[in-house]
Amino acid sequence: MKKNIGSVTIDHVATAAKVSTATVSRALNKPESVSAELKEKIYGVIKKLGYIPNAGARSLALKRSGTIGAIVPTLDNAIFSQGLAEFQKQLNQSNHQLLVASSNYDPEIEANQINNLLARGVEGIALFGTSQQRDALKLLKNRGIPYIHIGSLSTPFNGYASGFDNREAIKLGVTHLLSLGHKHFGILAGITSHNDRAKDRVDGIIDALMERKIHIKSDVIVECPYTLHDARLGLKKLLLNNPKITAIICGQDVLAIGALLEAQKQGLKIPEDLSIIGFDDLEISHHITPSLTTVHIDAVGMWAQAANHLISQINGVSNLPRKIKAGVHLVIRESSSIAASPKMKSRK
Amino acid sequence: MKKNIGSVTIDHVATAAKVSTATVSRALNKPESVSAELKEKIYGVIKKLGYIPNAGARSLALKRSGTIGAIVPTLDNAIFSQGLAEFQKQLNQSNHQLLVASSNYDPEIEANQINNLLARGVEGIALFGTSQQRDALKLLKNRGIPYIHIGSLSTPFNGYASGFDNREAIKLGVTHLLSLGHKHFGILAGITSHNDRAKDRVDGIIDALMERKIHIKSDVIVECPYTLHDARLGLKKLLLNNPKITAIICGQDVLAIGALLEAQKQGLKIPEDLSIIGFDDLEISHHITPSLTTVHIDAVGMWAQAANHLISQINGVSNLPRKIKAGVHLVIRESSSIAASPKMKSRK
DNA sequence: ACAGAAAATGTAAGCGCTTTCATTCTAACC
DNA sequence: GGTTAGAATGAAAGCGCTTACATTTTCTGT
Repeated sequence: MKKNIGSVTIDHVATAAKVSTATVSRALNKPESVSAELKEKIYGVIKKLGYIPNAGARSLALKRSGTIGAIVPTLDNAIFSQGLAEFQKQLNQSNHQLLVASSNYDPEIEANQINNLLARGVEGIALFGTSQQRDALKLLKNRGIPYIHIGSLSTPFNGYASGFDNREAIKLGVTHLLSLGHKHFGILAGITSHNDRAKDRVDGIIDALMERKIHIKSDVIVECPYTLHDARLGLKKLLLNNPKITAIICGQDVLAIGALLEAQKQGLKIPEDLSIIGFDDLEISHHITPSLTTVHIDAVGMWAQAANHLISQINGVSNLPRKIKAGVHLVIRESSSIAASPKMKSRK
Repeated sequence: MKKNIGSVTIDHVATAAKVSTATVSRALNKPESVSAELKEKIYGVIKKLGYIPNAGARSLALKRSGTIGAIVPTLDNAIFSQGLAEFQKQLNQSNHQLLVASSNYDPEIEANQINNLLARGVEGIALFGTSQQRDALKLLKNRGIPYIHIGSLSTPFNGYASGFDNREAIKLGVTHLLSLGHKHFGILAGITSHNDRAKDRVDGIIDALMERKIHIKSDVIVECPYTLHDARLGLKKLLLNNPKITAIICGQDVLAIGALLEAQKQGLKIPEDLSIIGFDDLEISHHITPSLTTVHIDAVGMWAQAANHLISQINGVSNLPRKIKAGVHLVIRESSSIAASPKMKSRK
């Protein structure tokens, strides 16, 4: 019963059904051009033999693979995994397959992954952010492979993008904090090197603060990886060096949650002693106590739009929009409130 | 400058370097068999032309793809995304590429994805759990494609597995609760249909309880999807119908966190009023307040072992172990304590 | 300097599929 | 009934790659 690996080919099917391979191929890809009886016989044989067409051979002959690639920094963050799920859903609706790759925030790896996807014959690529290597992007351009940036709008080479302006988006949160009377801020940012979103958010924060003439010293900005553990370390450092801080602005919800948990651990009351705001609006941000004030991003819409745009590109639709703006709005919840007056604060 | 899609082939390289395609191929795959000067020239041309070998054609000729597939229920749960990251890391070390697919807990979709991966020529497949369709598994067997189950040990067809006994594992938690004097339990389980792990855990709980002569009514078991939202709903229902409950056993940490958050929202003190235990030990379980007592699974090791086992299978290593047990142990943290005596409890 | 072995390179077939073109069959028309 | 348009099928080339085998070049030892 054991067959040689991958043994059942279209030839076997053709032979068993006593037809030519052309007819088998047609029965599969253009059923209306094959007589009913033959089709039935062929389908029967296929089922019996367990024939699965070889995708590689197919795309070789077709010069199309029906496959689209996506490269995200990591799978290990709900914001990406959820986005990918939506992306895949959209692609499936137009009969495309998704190939996922992750870059671990490393442009070098990302460039490799682009090559990889290209080698696999993807017809289009979704790239998270805009920090990829220029060469890699140029490669795509030269090959005429459609691609789209996701999550940012400031694209190199005037590329397409489905995203939002991270600088403006985070200002929503900062403005909110300012209007609550906060003057002393701590910033918990993601690692900004090779990460345009993280960088833009920090810039946006500084910008918004500048507009109100609030200058910040570099030691109120701490960068850390997107983990709870690092976020807690970050907050500790922030608070230790800058006791006057009344509000923490975080570059991502994971950081905000970590900060919140650590602050509570230290006996601080949120938001009475310390206001904390996040970015992205993960599921848990809504549920945690106190619930997190954060900037909500319509990630689902963003990925869905990206998928459709990519497919349109592949189909050669012209006059496609350069930038697609995703919905962004501030969600005010419980983790932010009026700035505590210094005397009221009871910090160890 | 724009070239036809995917235009640069080995022929172009060969022509430009004035050698045969065979030499180009060798320069790439068996460099020691090509003279230094030719190699240099060829690499130069490759770089200049931006040649990327077509993976489909390659695996067609080679009858090997260097690719391994993995199917997980969903990307949207840290336990899977982290596992995959580790899996990929291991595969890369032996020069294999990972193809990820998700089934959304649907055996039908899973079977499709298996076909899909097969069509792409994967040389091995990692399957999460053991609830896949028998036919799909039989297909793999017949084709001689190596595969391994992950996360469970009770495999159909005597297949290979890297995992642990979910029934036994969760008993660790139940026993702990029993030893604390708890008598009235609520169970927050995952959806058990098509999910052997969820089912096994429920069975394990019931088992452990039976051993102590504690019989449970069906309405202390609530099944819900692995989201915080559903977990909270679930806990509400549990508490409403069964006011005497002093401990909640959850099938996964996400459920436990949701339950914890909801209980706190209702004014319950954890663990004084209610003990809660989880399963899997996610990062946040350690950080949340109170930190979560849970069953820790060595997911990293489990996936790493699976990767290596799969590669060994592919390499034809014989006498491979049938089951690889992953490390499992109870982590007692703050969310569990002595059962409150009824009178002390102050529930609305 | 030369035979023979070893190393380097080329030729061409074949991997599994699709599709153009040619061929055969069917049915419709006058 | 004889043509012929149209439908159904088949033969074979070609997609980009690897590799067995054939051929050429280079090196050894004497």
